[in-house]
Amino acid sequence: MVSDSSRRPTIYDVAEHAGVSKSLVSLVLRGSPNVSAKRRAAVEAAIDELGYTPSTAAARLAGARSQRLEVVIDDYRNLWFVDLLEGIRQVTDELGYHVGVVDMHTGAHSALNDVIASGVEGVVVAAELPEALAEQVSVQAVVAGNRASRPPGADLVANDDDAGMTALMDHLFELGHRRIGHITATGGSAGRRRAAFEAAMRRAGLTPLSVGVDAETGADKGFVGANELLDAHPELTAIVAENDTMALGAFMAARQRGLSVPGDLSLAGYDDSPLAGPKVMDLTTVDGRGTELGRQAGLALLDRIANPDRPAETILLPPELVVRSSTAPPRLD
Amino acid sequence: MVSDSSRRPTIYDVAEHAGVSKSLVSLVLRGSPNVSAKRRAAVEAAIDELGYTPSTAAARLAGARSQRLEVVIDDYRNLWFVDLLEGIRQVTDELGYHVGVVDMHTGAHSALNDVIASGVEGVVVAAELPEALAEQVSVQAVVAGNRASRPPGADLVANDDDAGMTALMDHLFELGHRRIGHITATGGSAGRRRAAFEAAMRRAGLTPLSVGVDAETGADKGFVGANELLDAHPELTAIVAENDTMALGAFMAARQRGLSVPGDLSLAGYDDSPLAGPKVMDLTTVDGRGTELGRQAGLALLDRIANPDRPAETILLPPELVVRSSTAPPRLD
DNA sequence: CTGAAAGCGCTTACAG
DNA sequence: CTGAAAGCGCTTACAG
Repeated sequence: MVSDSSRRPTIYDVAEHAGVSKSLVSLVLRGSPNVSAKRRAAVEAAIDELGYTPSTAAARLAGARSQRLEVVIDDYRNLWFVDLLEGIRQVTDELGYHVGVVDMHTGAHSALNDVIASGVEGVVVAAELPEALAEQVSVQAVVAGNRASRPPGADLVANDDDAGMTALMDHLFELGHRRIGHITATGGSAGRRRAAFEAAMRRAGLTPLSVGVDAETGADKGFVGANELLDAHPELTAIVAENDTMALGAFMAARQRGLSVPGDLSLAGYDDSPLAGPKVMDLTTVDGRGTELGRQAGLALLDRIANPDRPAETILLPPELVVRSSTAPPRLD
Repeated sequence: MVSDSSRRPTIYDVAEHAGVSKSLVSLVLRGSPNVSAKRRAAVEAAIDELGYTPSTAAARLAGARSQRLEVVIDDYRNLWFVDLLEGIRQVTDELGYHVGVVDMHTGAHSALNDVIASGVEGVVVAAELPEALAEQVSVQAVVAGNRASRPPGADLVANDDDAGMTALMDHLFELGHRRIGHITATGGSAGRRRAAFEAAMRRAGLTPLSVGVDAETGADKGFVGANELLDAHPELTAIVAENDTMALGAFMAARQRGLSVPGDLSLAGYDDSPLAGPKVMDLTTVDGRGTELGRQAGLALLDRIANPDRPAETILLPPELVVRSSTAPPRLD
């Protein structure tokens, strides 16, 4: 129960209430083993009765670790980070860390600095940071995903986008597709996937065809991209989108044009998001293994916090092709 | 530039570097007008050269306000909160507030308490809090959206779900639909919408038909719900989903069954999310006016922080029906 | 406008 | 195990 005193209780109040010293209260709070059971119980009872909660500001100022980590993302709308976050928490929760999320909205420059200044022990950067901002990150950092820039000394934990896109293209080639369009976007991952798409097309003796130069990757951008591709190249038999969300837009564009998927047009995405599942688009895609990525990123960050001078490492996770019903052999003309 | 001294600079260092007192540095930091231009410039130069950033822990302990607000959400996957957040920021950014987001993941009990203990000035609750947790919220609070429980003394800013659903049902009735199914979920908003759906059906002399009792509202749940409805009632001419995301699942279920939208089946959602836009589903839906809701919630919270003893208020925003191509008159049998 | 002083609520050694 | 002491880096009066 919260007491109704006008002043928030402190360890002094708890100590007095429990009949012990302030130091002992601090020891109990910090879970020290050198406290007798009865005294511990007395302190805990006092904490309960007074409704005491420690002042994090005072604790931090006195040198306690904040036990806070932050995941830096571009935009909440891009759900890529959700699995990542879950993976990070899987390895940090049991150590008592609180993991928050900061988005790079307008005014983010100061937002990120605020968060760092507020005393987090480390950040997982799952966003495209402007170079100048990346250089200013003054806490332990791990970059998740392929990014154009990264904080100095940060580890990198990413998917091998090149391998993922190559596997996807091999799948389409094996089905017999040759006339394949790509909807892309700006950013580190998109750039690598586009490069891999183009390389695969060239290896197959084909001319790469990509549209889209926007930073945003919403379904509406996929819709516009697909229409652009199909207007200029009605002969396409397959479209590969930068991610599943854009694939949804492409799906809707195909529908509006009266093209069935996969009968008239095969469609593939990337990420294996919930949208790609059998109960939604049933989309062929590439599983970025976000949860595992998060676990690796979390472990790397914890290790880096414990061992700040360790040289930066790069961990590349092989992604996994997920074949579903949205891709099929092209119709014979 | 960040200096490479082993110790983080403090106001003492800044004061010495600038040749002024520590108090003056504090005044400059806090933007006091009672500082001469030349001294201000000297302090600012020193701050720059030393790479000084204030210790928020020390400032908070000494009594400075944290200037931090948090939006409490259920799950990042439900993008309802994104517009809300934007609206909140529209009214709080200029006052220098940092607005973060906390999700109610596993272990959220302590997560929310951690966040509150860390000194936020107020929270916007956009989540279904367990009763016990809601009672523990010990900072200024505003509830956004219709919720089953709410913190004591909190304002409520919500859509009039009843009016929104009623307008949507009137639209379907006017088109000529009589055999209408509803896909619902648990939670405050869902409950109100379902009640309004059922009331509208009864007023029209019809028997209400609802499926779904899950707390989750993903597209896959909409898929399952639509199949359940159509398996039992193939005669349905329209389906209304709890939200746009579930409507997407229903859309995909219809497609898999060979039902065209809106030819064979009219479909409506709720929220006017990006998925409902003309370049994606082109879905008839109800605009929850999330940004405006956020603005109102932000203003209410700021007012409550300035005036903590003000009695709780309720602000109900009228939602807006958005008619798109997914609803049409039923096919004549 | 300035400077010395007190204090916010903790944690960390340190002597008992 | 305990208790008194110092100090973390600020802000807030307060006397100049």
